[in-house]
Amino acid sequence: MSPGEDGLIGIPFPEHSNELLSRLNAQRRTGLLCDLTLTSRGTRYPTHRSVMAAVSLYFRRLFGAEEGEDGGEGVGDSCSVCQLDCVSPDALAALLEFAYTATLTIRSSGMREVLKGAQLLGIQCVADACRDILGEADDDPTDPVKEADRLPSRRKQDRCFVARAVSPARPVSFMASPSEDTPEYGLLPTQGREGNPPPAAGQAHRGLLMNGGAHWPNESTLIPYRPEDTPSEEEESGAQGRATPHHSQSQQGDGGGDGGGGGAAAVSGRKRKSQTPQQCPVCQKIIHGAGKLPRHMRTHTGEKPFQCTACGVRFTRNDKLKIHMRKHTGERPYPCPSCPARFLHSYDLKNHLSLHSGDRPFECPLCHKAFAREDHLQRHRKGHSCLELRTRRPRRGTGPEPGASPPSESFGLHQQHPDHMSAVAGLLEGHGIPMPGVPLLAAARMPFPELLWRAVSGPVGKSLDKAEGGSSPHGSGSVAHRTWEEEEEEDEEQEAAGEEEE
DNA sequence: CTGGGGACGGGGCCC
DNA sequence: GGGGCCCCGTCCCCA
Repeated sequence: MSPGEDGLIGIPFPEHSNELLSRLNAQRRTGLLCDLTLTSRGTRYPTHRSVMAAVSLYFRRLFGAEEGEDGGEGVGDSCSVCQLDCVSPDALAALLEFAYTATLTIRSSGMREVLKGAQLLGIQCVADACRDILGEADDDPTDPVKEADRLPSRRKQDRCFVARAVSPARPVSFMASPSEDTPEYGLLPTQGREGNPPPAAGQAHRGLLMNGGAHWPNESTLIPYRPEDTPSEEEESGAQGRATPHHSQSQQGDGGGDGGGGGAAAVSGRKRKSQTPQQCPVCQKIIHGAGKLPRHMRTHTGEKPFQCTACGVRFTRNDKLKIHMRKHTGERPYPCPSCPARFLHSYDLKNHLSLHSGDRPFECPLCHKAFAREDHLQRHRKGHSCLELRTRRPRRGTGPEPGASPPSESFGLHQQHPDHMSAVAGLLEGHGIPMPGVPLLAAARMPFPELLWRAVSGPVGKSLDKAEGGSSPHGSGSVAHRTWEEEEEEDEEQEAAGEEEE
C-alpha cells in the first residue's frame, strides 16, 4: 500500500436499506418510537416523523427538514398529531405502507384516492405511478407536487448555475413506464391490507390538529415558476424532470451538477445521440446512455468491484481504476507543451493551460474578480467576500461579456448563486419583489402555507404570518426574471439614491 | 481567500 | 443493451 492510500475499503451492505425499512415498519406497527400520529376521519396511524419527512415533501417542509433549510421555521417538535381528513383512511394507510415497505398495495378502486393523497402529501413517485396506472397524463400545471418540486432547494440551485432554457417537457412517456426501468409499482394482487396498525391508544395528543381540508396552495401563493424561470428542471426532483431525450440544443442547460459532456456537446456541435434513458429506482434520476444504469447504481450500493492490485483501493468504475493505475505506473499522459508539467487527466492539463494563457474567463458578476476556473468562481461566489469587495463595475454595455465568460453565458438572476441571489434579493425585498428561487419568505419554501397556517400556532405561526404577509400584491408573477442588466440598473439607482442622501 | 491537483459521477461516442 | 473510453462539471482537499 502506498503511504497516501490508507487501504480504504468500501464494503457494501445491499440489504441494509431493506432491513432498516423493515425494522422501522415493525416499530410503526407496535407504536414503538412513533413520534407522529396521522389521523384520517377518526382512524389513527402512529408513525415516525423522520420517515414521513423522508418520503413526503409535505412533511419534509412541514418539519423544516427540506434540504437546505435551517429547520428553524418548521413545525419541528410542536406537532405530533396531524389530522389529514382530506386523505381517506384507506389511502393514508396505503401511503404509509408504501413509506415503510416501498410497495404500494391498493385496490384499483382506491387508486384515485391514493393519487389524491400522494399529491396532497407530495409523494411524487406514488403520484406518478398512480397516474400511469390510471392512464392519466401528468399535465396538470397546478399539480402541487410538481409545483413544489419546481422550487429548487438552495443546494440544488447551487448547482444550476448555467441552467437555462431547458425544455420543461416532462418525459412522462418513458419515465413512468413500468415495463422498463422503473421499479415494479404495478398493482399487487389484492390481499387485504394489514397495513393499518392498531391505533395507539396511549398516544399523546399534545400536538396540533392539522387542517382536514388540506390542499396545496394555489399558484398565487407560490412564487411563480414559469419554465423560463426555472433554473433547471431537474432541480430538487432529482433530475427526474429533465431527461428530455432529444433536446438538441440542450445540455447547455445541463450545466448543473450532472455536469458533463452536455455543455461540450453543445459547444462542439457533437450530436447528441438519443440513447434510452433509464430511471434509477433508488433516486429516480434519469440515467442517459445504454448500460449506464448499473454504473450509477453502484453509487447507491457502494459496491466497488474494481480493485487496484497495487494498493488495494477499490473503485466503482473500471475507467477510474485505470486512471488510478497511472499513479502507480507513473504515467502522466498529458504533458503541458509550455512547461515540464505532466498530468494524469486531460482536464487537469486543460486547467493548467489556462495558467499559461492567463485566461480568466470566469468573472464574478458582483465584484468582477476573474478566475481561470469555473469552480473557483463558484466557490468564490459562495463566500461573501465579493460582496464586500464590490468596488468595480464592468464596462458599461459590456454586460456579462459573452466572450469573456462563455461557460456562464450570462448571469441572469435566475442563475445566481443563492448567496448572491439573497444579496440581490435583499435589495429587492424592499420593493416587495419576490425572487424566483430565493427563499425570502416562508411561503416560498412551504408549498402548503394554507395548510400550515391552520395547523400551526405559536412561534411558528409567526414565520408563517410573515409568509402570509409576504405573498404580497406582487406575489404572483410580477417579477419572474430579471436580467443582469436590470439588476445593474436597479443597483445603480440605489447607489444614486444613496449618494443623493449623502 | 485563492490556486492547484485529484476524485467522483454523468453523458457521448463507439465497439 | 452492455461496456470501454473519453470528456466534462463539480466538489474536496491542501498549500
